[in-house]
Amino acid sequence: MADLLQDLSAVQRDAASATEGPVMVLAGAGSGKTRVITYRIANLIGNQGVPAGNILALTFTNKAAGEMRHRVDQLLGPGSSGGLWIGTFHSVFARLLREYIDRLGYSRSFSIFDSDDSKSLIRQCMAELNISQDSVPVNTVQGIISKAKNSFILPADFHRNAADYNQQKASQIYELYARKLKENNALDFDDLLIKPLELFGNHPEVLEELQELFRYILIDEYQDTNRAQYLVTKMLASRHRNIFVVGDDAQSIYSWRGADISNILNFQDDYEDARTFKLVENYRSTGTILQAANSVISRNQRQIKKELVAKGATGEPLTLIEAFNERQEAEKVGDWIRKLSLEKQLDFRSFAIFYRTNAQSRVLEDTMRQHRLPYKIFGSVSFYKRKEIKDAVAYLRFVQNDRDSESLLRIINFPPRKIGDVSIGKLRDFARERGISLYEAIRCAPQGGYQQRLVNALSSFSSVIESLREIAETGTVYEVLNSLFVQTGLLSLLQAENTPESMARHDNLQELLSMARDFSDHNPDAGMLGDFLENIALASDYDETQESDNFVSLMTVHASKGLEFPVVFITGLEERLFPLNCYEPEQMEEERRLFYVAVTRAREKIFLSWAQSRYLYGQPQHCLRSKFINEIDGDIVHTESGRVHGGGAGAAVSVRRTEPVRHSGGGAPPVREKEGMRKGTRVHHAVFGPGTVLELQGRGTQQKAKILFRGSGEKTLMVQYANLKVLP
DNA sequence: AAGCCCTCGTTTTTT
DNA sequence: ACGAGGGCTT
Repeated sequence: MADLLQDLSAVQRDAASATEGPVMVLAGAGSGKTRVITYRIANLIGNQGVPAGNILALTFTNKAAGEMRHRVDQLLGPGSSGGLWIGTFHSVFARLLREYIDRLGYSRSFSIFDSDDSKSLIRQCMAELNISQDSVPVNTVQGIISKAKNSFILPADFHRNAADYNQQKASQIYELYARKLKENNALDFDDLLIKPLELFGNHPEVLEELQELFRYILIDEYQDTNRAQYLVTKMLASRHRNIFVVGDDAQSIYSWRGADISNILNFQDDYEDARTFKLVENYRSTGTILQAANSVISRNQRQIKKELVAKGATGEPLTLIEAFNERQEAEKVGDWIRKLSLEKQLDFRSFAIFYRTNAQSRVLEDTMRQHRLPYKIFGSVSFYKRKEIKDAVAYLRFVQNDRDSESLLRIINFPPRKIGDVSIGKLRDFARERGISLYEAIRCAPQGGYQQRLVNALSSFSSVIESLREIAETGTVYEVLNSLFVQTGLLSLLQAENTPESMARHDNLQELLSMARDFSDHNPDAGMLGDFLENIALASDYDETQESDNFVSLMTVHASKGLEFPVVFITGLEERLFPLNCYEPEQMEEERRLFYVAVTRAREKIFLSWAQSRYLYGQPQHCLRSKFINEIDGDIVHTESGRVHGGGAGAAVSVRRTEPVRHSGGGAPPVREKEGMRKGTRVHHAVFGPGTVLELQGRGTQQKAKILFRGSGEKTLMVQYANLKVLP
């Protein structure tokens, strides 16, 4: 046990053994981050005798949590990780809330609403408030509310600070939405983070209890924490102050979801006695790949400077693929994969194809199929988001929590019971008049004065629910689900339909059933329905790895974070696609971090590809090559035929460099400034609307404009990308 | 109550 | 191009 830390490099060992006090580890890509975390946990338990139950380790994905638990078990022996509090933020706090949430006026059987459920509830709120979806799209409202929650702004605070008309509307919706969630005895994803904060604020005794429990706190991917996560961990750590955060500011790619990069950038200010360790030795990629990565990321302003140091060989140069259109791009990618798999005896699992937007996956997928290359697309429609699965799960959710009206509305007429919108409307009115829940209204239907046909339909529905509830009290999840399928005839209905689609649905439901059986086998106690549902609610498509299968992986760059592949294709490297439309300098830096993430996934070899023309929303668009290609030193980028890309006359005509890599050398940067724009000019922006230029900085492609917009306040935009119209 | 067509809006999405 | 949602028809 004492030599546990001998497997680590000196810096890794120092970081892993710094157990007391606040510690930040800046872990560059491929520098052994997970190793440091797991060895630190093993060290705490194995060498220092800390009970596993006093350690809290928070991650962003179930997969990461599972891997860490597994590796701790490998280090200390099977079962050692048993008492550890290790999991995603959401699952750990869901578990804690089950314990304490009655103090906030919810019951422990609360439902967890996914984003579809929450969207539909928001729609309902907007309808009730007579706010048309034409004036504000639901997605926008959902985004505003989620952002507010992530920043721990409660409805009352939001209302107080609502400046303009849209904000006023959003504040009304937010308020009603929060109330309705509570009526449903439901929490959305964001609530799982902010309800603990409310709990700690109103019930300090709970906070104290948990502060005492969690003597050691570890947080993975700290650069991706949002304000709520920052606050909740800070509160928990404030007693013992053993907070250990690991992250890489250069890989922060979720700011659009509320992740706040300043949490990691300011850690030193929060904890002045914090020790910092930088892990920059990279064990994953070739020297050439790291040279590319370093060169790209060095162009960002807002970052903690660090350069990855190669521990491996120099490796091959990057290869630039240039195509006429996206079809040809995909074909060239397919050709390369075929060629390399034959010549170098590489498995298909060695290859990954990355893209910026999901829309790009279609053509790639078609081509893979035509070339008969085995492939898997990650992050398509998640298993749990499929209609038939959501329907079946809605039954379970409703059996668990009969205030969950989202689930009720899903299943009341599924399978069809001839209960339509009109009948549901009547029931709603009935429920509202008497101040009872919708389900109570259904159970009182015989006294409601409805048509006999409706009364019969409703009572047959409620008898299914009641019988399932009875089974759930003493039986297993499997038994409940099985009885559901028998009573509703779901499986046989789908089988009878006998179309490819219906059979696929049938198989999916079978799969759910075997998952339930699996769960019941591992959790023999009755009354585990809540846990099963929680697993489902917080599971995602990215959790399963299936490393045994041999296929090419296709995924968005976001989905690739944390993974690695010998050969990586980064496709669609075009201006306005990757980088995607950027209006503010901050956004450009995030796009660059995203590109950095893509580059650092590769172990041996990178292909960069772009197409001169691409369909967007059904229209062909002319494309310009991404600036990111030029941000890599020209001498390590070769053309497909092997020539040095960016060399002078020798290079193929079509691959001539169009912009100098460094702004100091070469010709003048192409002018992208807007004609006739100066201080005071009135401009129009597609998103922010009309505004006035307050200030201009920089020149050419680097020019930035500070603009005061009527609706959205002050913004600093890059003129090149902002697509501003100068108003007369 | 169910089926059909039109319109709208389409970045990324660990949970 | 394409799917989801909403309103209209049967």
